[in-house]
Amino acid sequence: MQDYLKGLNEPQREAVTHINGPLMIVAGAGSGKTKVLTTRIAHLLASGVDAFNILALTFTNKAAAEMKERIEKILGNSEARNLYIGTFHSVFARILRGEAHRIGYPNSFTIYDTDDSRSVIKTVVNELNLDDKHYKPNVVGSRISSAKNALIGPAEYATTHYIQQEDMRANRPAIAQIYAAYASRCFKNGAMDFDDLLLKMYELLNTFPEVLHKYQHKFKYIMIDEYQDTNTVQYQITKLLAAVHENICVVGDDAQSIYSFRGATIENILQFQKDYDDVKVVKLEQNYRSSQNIISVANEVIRNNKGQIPKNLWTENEHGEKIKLVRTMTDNDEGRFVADTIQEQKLRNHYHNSDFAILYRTNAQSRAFEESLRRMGIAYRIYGGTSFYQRKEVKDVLAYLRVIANTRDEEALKRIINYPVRGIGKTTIEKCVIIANEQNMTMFDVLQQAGTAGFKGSTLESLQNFVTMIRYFQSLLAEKNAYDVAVQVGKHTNIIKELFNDKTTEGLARYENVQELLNSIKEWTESPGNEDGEVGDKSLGAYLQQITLLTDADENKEDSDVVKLMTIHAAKGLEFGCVFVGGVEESIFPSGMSINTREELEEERRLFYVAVTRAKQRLWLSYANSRYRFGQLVQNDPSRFIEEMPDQYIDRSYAGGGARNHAGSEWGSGIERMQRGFGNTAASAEKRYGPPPAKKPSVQKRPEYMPPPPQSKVVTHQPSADFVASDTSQLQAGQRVEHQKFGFGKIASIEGSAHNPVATIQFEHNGEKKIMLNYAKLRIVE
DNA sequence: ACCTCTTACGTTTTT
DNA sequence: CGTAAGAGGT
Repeated sequence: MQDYLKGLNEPQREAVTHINGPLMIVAGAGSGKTKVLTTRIAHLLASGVDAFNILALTFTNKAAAEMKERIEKILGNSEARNLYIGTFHSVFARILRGEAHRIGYPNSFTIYDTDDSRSVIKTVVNELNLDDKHYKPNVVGSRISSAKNALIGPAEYATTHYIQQEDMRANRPAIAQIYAAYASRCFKNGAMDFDDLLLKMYELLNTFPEVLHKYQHKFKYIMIDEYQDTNTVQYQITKLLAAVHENICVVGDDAQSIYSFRGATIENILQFQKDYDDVKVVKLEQNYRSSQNIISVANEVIRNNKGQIPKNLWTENEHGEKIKLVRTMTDNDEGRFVADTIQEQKLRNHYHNSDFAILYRTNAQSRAFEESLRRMGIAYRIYGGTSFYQRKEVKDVLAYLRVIANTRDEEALKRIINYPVRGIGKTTIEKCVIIANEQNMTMFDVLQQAGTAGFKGSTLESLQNFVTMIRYFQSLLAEKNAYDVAVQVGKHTNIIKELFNDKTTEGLARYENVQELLNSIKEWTESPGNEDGEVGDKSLGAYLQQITLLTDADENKEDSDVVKLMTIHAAKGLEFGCVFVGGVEESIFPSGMSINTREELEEERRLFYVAVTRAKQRLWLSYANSRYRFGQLVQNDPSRFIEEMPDQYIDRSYAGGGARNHAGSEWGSGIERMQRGFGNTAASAEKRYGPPPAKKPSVQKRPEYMPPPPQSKVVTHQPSADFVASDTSQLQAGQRVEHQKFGFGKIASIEGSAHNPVATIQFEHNGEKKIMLNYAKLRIVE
């Protein structure tokens, strides 16, 4: 038997060794799904399948990168490089780069991110003389997006009865019109939004039999990860691709389907067996990740959902600790509790920062955690905030590159035509847009013929100079790589000099961000393969396309030891030793937006299931009595999901049991006393640590905080095995105590008020420290 | 044309 | 509460 088959359990081996014909792997949380996927690919290769004939689709670049890495490890050679592994979006973008001309797009088409897309919608709404207060870009955009994901084009949208009824009911009858205008504008701009990458791929396969044939025979073996999260377009595409060989292997867990808002339909996995004859089904039910208590709770909660694929997740792991339920007074207390507990766990159980994750339902919840961690001096990183590439100054430079690669990109063109200021004012730009629309030309075409278009004098000169400049940049493309062109842009346009001369803090940060962008382009240019493992394509177009599909969660910068903060969505597929789930409250989790139908609620429950099953050893669920929302203090009940967890697995000692408010308030006030004592307010924290990263972005690509090195080196102390915090209310000078971190010491004096006593302690190895007795955990030795 | 102040609005979740 | 877009002033 081949080496790689060792260490697989029976169902895993069954899945790995099934080569031909449709296969569905129902993989429970933590059941070794990635292991099976990667081993299966290795097995395919060992069985003589050519790497070039294998396609593996994932939802995140991170998952793709991990798979590739693990396959390389198993194979021990560079054959993995020839595999087509990537996200739906990046793989299709790559294919479309070669085929786009067939459907009227330039091969260096632009990819619009959500911001670009919203901006186009806004333009279109205004051009149609509709009220943009009523037709809000976000609302319209998500309608259009759902339509695209369901393979409904503008024409069908306008004629489909129930859709029109919905729009009429919402008093937005013109969405169909906007959709049509938006689609044709994107086309005119030579741009595809995220949904188009799927939609156009489908159109391509559906319209051109020779293209379909080509990829059907190229991808003889197809694997799809997270199949429960596929939407209609993705489903149809993979069905088309797999139609000839039917060597399609889908992996998923219906209990972890959490992307219906993006058009994912759980039906795809539930119905898979009906799509093909002779579907082999393998269930992976043994969990290798979590403790028994965690698995039991997860199973019990998810049981409240109807209509699942029956399965029984089990584990041989130990029972582990009970799940700790935590109630605090406010959201800030919640943050403090978490930061404090992390500190404590690090000391008590020898965890590292990287063993902890703080998960939440909405991004906005990160703030309270962030502040507390910062105060405690705990290094952390937030995943999924505003990405580096969305910063204005970065987008400006990228806009130049976009225009150079694709002059049809009107969004980018409007962004840079008068940046830096070159005397092309608002009126001129509007005139250009109008002419372009009337003559059905691109805006850049208008600029090229500015003279015939009726522009005169200095305006004409400015326009002509602009065109000449862009042309110059384009001419560089022939011999220079993306980095050299970008540098030329920075120099020639004076952008770099301008930012450099801005000596304000923000100006400095902007300058550094642009430098950072240039560095990243350079890095990309010099790296051997891009994210698809594709060798060679180092063109500007390729760079721009992959940049747009990059999320900040993708950079695998695992080197630094930090606590990770992210939404539960972002945490899917990951695992952590210790997990805190914050805001387990009604109207947050489940979200107030998702409690109107059974389907919505069940998805929230699946999300809860995902959150719980991220934890390997320890899990805390916290909820606050009241928290700030829209600047107002609101009160939420504990989440209904808490009631669904059987008592036997739960430790409620932090939730206050009967006297809940009492316990909560004591916690809160104790912490507050501590802060007053240290003068440790947000303001003083800023003095010590600098302003929070959210406010002052520097060169960092995403929020990341490393605490300053300690002023005096602390001699680390291993707490005694029997360490128990003593009652310190009667503590007197001269007594000997043990501190968790500073070790043994002698009380020199006790000061402070009665409710806020401060002890000055002479430690044996760490010198003199002032310790807040209300807070610190001290063991009285004698 | 640019900067500052005010107001309005928003919180699901992401490629 | 915090940000983003509009208004109004210089």
